[in-house]
Amino acid sequence: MTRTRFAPSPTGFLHIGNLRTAIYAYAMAKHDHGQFILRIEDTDQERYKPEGIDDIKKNLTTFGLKWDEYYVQSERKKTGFYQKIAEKLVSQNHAFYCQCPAKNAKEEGFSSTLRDPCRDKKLTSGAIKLRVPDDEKISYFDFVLQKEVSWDTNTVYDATLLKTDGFPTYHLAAMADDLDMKITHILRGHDWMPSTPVHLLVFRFLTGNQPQIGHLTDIQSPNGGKLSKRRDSVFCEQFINDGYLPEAILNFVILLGWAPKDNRELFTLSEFVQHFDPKGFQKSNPLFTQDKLNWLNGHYIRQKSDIEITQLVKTLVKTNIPEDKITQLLPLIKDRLVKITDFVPLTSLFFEAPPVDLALFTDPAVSLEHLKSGVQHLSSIDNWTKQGLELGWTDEIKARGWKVGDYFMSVRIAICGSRQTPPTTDTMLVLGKDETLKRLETAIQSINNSS
RNA sequence: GGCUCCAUCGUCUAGCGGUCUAGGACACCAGGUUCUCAUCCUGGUAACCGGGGUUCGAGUCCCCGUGGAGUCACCA
Repeated sequence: MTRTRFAPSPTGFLHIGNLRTAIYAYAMAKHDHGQFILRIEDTDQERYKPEGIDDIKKNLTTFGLKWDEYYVQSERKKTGFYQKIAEKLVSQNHAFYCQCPAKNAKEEGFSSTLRDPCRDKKLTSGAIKLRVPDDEKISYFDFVLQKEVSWDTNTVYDATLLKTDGFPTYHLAAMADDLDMKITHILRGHDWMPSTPVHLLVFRFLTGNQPQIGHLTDIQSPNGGKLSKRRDSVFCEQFINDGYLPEAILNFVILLGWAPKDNRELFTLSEFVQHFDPKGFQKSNPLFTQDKLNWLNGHYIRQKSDIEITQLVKTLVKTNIPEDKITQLLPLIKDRLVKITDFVPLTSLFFEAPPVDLALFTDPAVSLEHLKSGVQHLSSIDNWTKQGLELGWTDEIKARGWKVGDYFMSVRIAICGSRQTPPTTDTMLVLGKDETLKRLETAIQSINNSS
């Protein structure tokens, strides 16, 4: 039975890279009808952020990633679980106490020594560190890379397993938990690759059993290098608030580092679960460019009903527009929505008459004639419906020798204040007769005043 | 600098020795539909990092360069 876990640290908000790891781990487990476990790795007291856990749970939920089991490492620590394991390793001579002051990598530079000076001092208290054996080759098969990766233990340092504050480090906590929780596949970020030999040794000394391990690629900034929380948009919630649909974000992120044999691109979560194959993992780092996200978002928006989109607009946009009005407007702008939040700029013309911009008219004199004729045609109409509006209109236009496109462009600019709008007759229908005529008259006035 | 990973169109990728004059998607460009824009449809531009091998034959295997990435904490 496949059991995977998503094991984030609550040190900030869930970002797109975390989400992707979670999705892959989820799909891997569910593809085999196994379990997906959420484990909070809060063993770093200094970087702990209390709001982090809620953020993780909330986001996993909005993306439909349900966990079957839930653990918190700080809770497990209280039972002495990690402490006992660390002490047992010392008693077996696989680990040792150390009382050196904690190092700081940044200050140490590149020249930190691999073998700890305390390893043969036979101390009986302090931090506990792993006793790495000399002259061994240690290796594992990476199920993402689909190849064996190996190290010479002489290049591996005596990593700390238990800190002086009694908390385990990741090296101990995650491996002990993975074993204890019977995790079958460890899927984690590529940045863990260098400490894998440490973990391999921990597994060996603990039980000799070892889950399969796979290291995911890193999502990189469009400009190259690490995704920056300052420069790039990276947080899941931020995308949701910007008007991206969870299904679009999900689909986009799935494709960032994974592809099926047939190169299919559109996936819902359950479809992804069904088609998941670890051989589809990419080996090189993808760049986080959002073009395809935008396309996917538009695609998924267009698949939704107007009622569904109305609800999304309501929850995402602070607006007092009544629901039925939103629903009424949607058919006019649905094809133009890239993000749900685009609803606001696309519909503003329906609520407030845009200022007349004379510069938009290519030939104001001709447009003036168009508009006058428009007023004449429209004011006589009692049946303010699409059929009523359009009845005989184009014939009138053509009869006066005008191009239909030019004519409607004049009208469009007059009532919408833009050259890019929904179809003009549809717009007039929503606006109503009075408002439409009012805007036309205003535009006529403006042109007259300017000449 | 040591260790480790990676390398196909601008981007995401298919390809796992011959079917590759390298396929798809996004983006871009052009055309069509349309009263504009958008949607939609059709077409187009565009890539195997370099050099050596192995082989009858290499994008596909090996080696060396080069380039990119990660990491070197009592952080995860």
